[in-house]
Amino acid sequence: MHYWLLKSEPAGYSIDDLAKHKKQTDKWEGVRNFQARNMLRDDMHAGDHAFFYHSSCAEPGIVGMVNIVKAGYPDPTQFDPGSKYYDPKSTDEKPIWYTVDVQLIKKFKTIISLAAIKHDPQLATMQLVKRGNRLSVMPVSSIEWQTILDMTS
DNA sequence: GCCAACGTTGGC
DNA sequence: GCCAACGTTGGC
Repeated sequence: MHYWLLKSEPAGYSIDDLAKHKKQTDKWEGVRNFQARNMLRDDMHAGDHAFFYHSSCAEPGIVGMVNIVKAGYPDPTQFDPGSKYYDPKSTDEKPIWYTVDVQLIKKFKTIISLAAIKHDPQLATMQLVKRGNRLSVMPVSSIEWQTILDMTS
């Protein structure tokens, strides 16, 4: 089992949007960065868990956790000319972008803020707090995962 | 392959 | 709105 962190801007798609979705399950669509794509396509497996992170908002931080219920498959939005994620270079034979299906496990009662994560020396190893990081998908170690879970109680 | 220009991300 | 740190694009 591997652990991940998935970023989303809550103004566009928040944990509450996922919670309202049927079976609290939805595609994690729209990732258009090759490094993040490679992780979605190659490294994320059904049964892996991920933190749901809110970025570009008043209080950035981890707001809950999800289960990866379906491993990487071609992101349908790349084929949809009406989608803002449409990519004319992509074909059925050679899709460029991938998505996974996630199901909400839990929304945390309180946010684990980015400030709190930065404040904890045990979490200094997280890619999230490393200089220059901008990926919307990143791995989380099992120690980091447990440390953050301990902060939710 | 190099590199400048430009676009994006995301915290502050 | 600012700005650092990338990633992408395209001319050469």
